[in-house]
Amino acid sequence: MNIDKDVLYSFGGEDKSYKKGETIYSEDDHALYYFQIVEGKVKLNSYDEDGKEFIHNILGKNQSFGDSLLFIDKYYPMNAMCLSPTEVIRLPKNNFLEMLEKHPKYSVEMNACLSQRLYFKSIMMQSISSQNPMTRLKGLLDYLRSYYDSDCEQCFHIELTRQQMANLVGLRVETVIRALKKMEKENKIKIEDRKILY
DNA sequence: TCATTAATCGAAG
DNA sequence: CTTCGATTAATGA
Repeated sequence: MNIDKDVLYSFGGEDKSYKKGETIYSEDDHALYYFQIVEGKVKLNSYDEDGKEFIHNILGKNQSFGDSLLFIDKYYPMNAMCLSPTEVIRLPKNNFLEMLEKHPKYSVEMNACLSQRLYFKSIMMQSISSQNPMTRLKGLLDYLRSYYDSDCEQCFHIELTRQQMANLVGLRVETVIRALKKMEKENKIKIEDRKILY
């Protein structure tokens, strides 16, 4: 979701900036705002009973988060933390809903945005249910490539650390490293200077 | 050069 | 597959 800044400001949007590693909101907090990233990266995560981190999604510039909970009265099911210094525009829930009423175009766009999230969840859920680590990673890679629509073969740069990839598919870093090496041998991906090309 | 963070590796469970 | 321990590479103060 990417709403025009002027529209956000006219409905009471305010600038907020966070440092790297800072938490924007935590699990169980009440969902009270719509957040749109102006600069930086944010991860949505949670921890299992053993303290192992699971990353639900990583968002960047011009993407929004926290919005899927504004339509229902629930608490956040995960945390939002900054992976880099981040600037966001924050809009209170009621102002956001009011904005949608006055700008039907964004209301429709919001549907597309939520669909995109659902699609991502479905893809990830299916690949994660696989026992094979390469299949899990392939699901993530396929989604990323389709989302950022790269046309050429093996030239799409995956801008995630191996640790982040591991936390997105529910595996350990070492397992990801070994699986990626195997995929490289099978020519499914390319690795240059530790950078992953798919 | 020292410190920090990510990536790797090998061995064992 | 995960866990542990140790090493190596890259980056920045």
